[in-house]
Amino acid sequence: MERLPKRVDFLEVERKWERLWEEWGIYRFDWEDETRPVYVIDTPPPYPSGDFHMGNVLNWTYIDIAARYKRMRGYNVLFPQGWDCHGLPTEVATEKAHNIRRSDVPPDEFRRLCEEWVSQYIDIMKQAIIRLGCSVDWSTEYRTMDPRYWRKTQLSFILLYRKGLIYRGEHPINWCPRCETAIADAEVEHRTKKGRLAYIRFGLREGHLLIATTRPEYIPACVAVAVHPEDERYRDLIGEKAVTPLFHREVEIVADEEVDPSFGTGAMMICTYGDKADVSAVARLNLPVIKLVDERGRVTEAGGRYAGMTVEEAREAILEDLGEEGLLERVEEIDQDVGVCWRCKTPIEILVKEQWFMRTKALTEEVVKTALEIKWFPDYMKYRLIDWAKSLDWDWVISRQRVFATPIPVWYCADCGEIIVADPEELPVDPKTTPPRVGRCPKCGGRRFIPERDVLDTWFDSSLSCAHHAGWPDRPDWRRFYPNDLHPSGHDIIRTWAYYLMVRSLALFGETPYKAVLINGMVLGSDGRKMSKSLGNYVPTPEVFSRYGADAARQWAAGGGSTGSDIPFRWEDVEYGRRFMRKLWNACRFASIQLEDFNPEEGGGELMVLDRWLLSRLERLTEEVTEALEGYQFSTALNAIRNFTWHTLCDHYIEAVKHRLYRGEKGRSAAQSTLYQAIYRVLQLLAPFCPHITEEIYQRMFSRGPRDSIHLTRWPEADRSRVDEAAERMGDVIVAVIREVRREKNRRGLPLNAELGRLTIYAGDASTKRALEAGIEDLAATVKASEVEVLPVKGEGVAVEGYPDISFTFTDTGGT
RNA sequence: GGGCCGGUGGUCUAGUGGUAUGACACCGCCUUGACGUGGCGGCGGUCGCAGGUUCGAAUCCUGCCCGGCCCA
Repeated sequence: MERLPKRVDFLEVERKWERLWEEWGIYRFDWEDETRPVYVIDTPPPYPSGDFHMGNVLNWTYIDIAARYKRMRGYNVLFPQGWDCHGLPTEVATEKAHNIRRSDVPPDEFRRLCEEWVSQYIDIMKQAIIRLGCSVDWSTEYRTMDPRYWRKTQLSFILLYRKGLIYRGEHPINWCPRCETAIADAEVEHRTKKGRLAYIRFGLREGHLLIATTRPEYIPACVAVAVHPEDERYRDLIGEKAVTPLFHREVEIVADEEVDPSFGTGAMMICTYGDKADVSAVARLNLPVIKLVDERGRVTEAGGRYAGMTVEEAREAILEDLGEEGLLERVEEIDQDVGVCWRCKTPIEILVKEQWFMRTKALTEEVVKTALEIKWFPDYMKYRLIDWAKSLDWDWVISRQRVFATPIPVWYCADCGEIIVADPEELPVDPKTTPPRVGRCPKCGGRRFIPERDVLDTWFDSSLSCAHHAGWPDRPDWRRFYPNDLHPSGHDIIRTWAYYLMVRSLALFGETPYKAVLINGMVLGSDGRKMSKSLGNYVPTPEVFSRYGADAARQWAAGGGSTGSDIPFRWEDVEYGRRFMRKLWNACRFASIQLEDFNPEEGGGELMVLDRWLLSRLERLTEEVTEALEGYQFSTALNAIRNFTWHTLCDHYIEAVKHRLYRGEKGRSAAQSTLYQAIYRVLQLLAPFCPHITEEIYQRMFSRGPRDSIHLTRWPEADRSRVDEAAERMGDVIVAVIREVRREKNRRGLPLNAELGRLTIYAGDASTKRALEAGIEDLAATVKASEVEVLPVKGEGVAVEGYPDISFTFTDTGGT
């Protein structure tokens, strides 16, 4: 037992332990151990932007608390860490940094520049994770841009292709004209924008039909006019022809249940493709397709004299021409919902393109069933996944027209067009630089091949995380670590990461990728809105670390709100975390001084009532914290520990036994023993939340030898047999009376250590009198009464809070 | 339009049947032999609104209002 110094630099302590933990290697996963149960965490591989924001702090604090808790519970914990490197933002940044377009240099040269750019940020992010005190096993570190990782991405592509779950096809897809790539439903955001609803005359055999549309530029791609079958206004026109204005093409007037008669004029044009409703109408009614918009968002030859214009230019030109011909009746302003690219916010178009798809729609039922079987914290978050899976209209488009991503391992025969998918043995492979090993087309014998230039959606990389963590496909025993035990994630990416992991795993392995999902909310700024740089409510993580340190920041994350809910960032919460640490430090310092001559081997002799009271409360606390952590209720657990430490232990217990400790009287060793157990227990329970400060105190007071760590101690089993209800009842009364007497001193303006003369307590009944007398020495000494009398009757004086039948009077000696 | 979440003292937050948890802010007292960038204590809430179930509701049910997120 070493005496704790009065002054402590928390930040210095934190950095010291981060260094030593890594040096000692205490968080290494033991791949060979078959005795302990494993606990595998599906750590998110963050995109290495170089900015480990407070949302990451929240996410990783949850993960690390879970990891440390499970480790103390005796699990062999795998806490891996990787980096999700591929992606469009890196391409854009690299283009900017070198002032080039990606087409200016060969693809593999451009790829090299991207890798260089990403690498510089990985280390910054890694240092932040270490600085937060995360117990990562860094020997597991991986990068999705490394061939040994994307080899696995390609392998899964091949296996799914062979199972018939990946196919190449021509379907309508979401397309970003600025990024010039296909994007999945999950990557489309919706914005409400001011739009214009144009009322346009379509010709009929006699007269005209008025049609309302927000996209008049699609008139050249109009393939039908639809009305509701029950609509009296148009019933007679069904089956007739209408003539498109400006283009003078005849299209059929069809009946369609999906038309809303109350919108516009109740007659709408079906175009290929103005929106998703058009897609389903064309499929339902078996209509032809006119490709009006190209990859760059410009009008094609099908647009006649509007060809070459952007969509917006064509809209203006067509509206103008309609006006000149007297075919534009009126234009109304309306709010409309526009799908935009999640990355650049450009309005998306729906194009028909040959793309690679994964057959995800067929798996929807399995996804729903599995989502209901696994555990979710909080439970209701499962519906984010289920509702999303059910709402998907299209299969997952997995090909992208980019460079910095995993290549699709496919060639096409130049002669017959046969698709040649790579063999697992030739992976990793970039078809753009390497020909297929088969040499000849298996169908026509041709020797010339055209490489697939498209690459895979980056979610196709990261939705393999669970399998990668388990060691698939290289470790023969990878199933021992699969499914992973915990999938921690923000609720904003349930529909992407959690969903894609699930469909991939069900398709590849026939089972769930993870057994439980732990959801964290978003971090809100001081204005109550989601924290973001663009909103100006952003607090950079390094500032929080350098002002208050990691343990205080972790307390904010763990205690800021219930699991899954959004957590507002408040400096006050972080500050409170540090104040608690100082309180804990001082209490432990006090204990370390009082325990210098204490030998835990010898025990503490006979316990007094307040000792038994505290130890009983300690068991209840252990039970409460354990139960909360089993359910990942971090704020419940942390607040229970903090309240116990501050109030039960410091304000009440330590205050009440100081006299025993100071005077070396009867009961000193009992108080020492109790204090020793309580401090040790509190440190253990707090260790997952505040790993640094608990380690520092543990090392000075309890360490059993070199390379010992509080994080390697065994989590205390709550022992119900040590709960002593009689002692709790007696202790509660004693503590309540002490507290009320001290309050009364305060009210009378007396110092807390003012000497009292005679204290008369009216206990109200005989059993309360006996309870108070059981702790009379602690009581009298703590309130500094020279004489105490306890009467078994009700009486006059100051009432004790919580005990309406107890009251007391005392005389002030006037001295201190 | 749909789904989900939330609406608790000035602010944030805990709490799924028994008159409400804690933090911060505010006010007061205290330099007490662990703690003054601290300690102790206090003020402060008809738990969004209206019905209903119940001996009893912040907590369950119904409707409504407001906010947020996601989707169409």
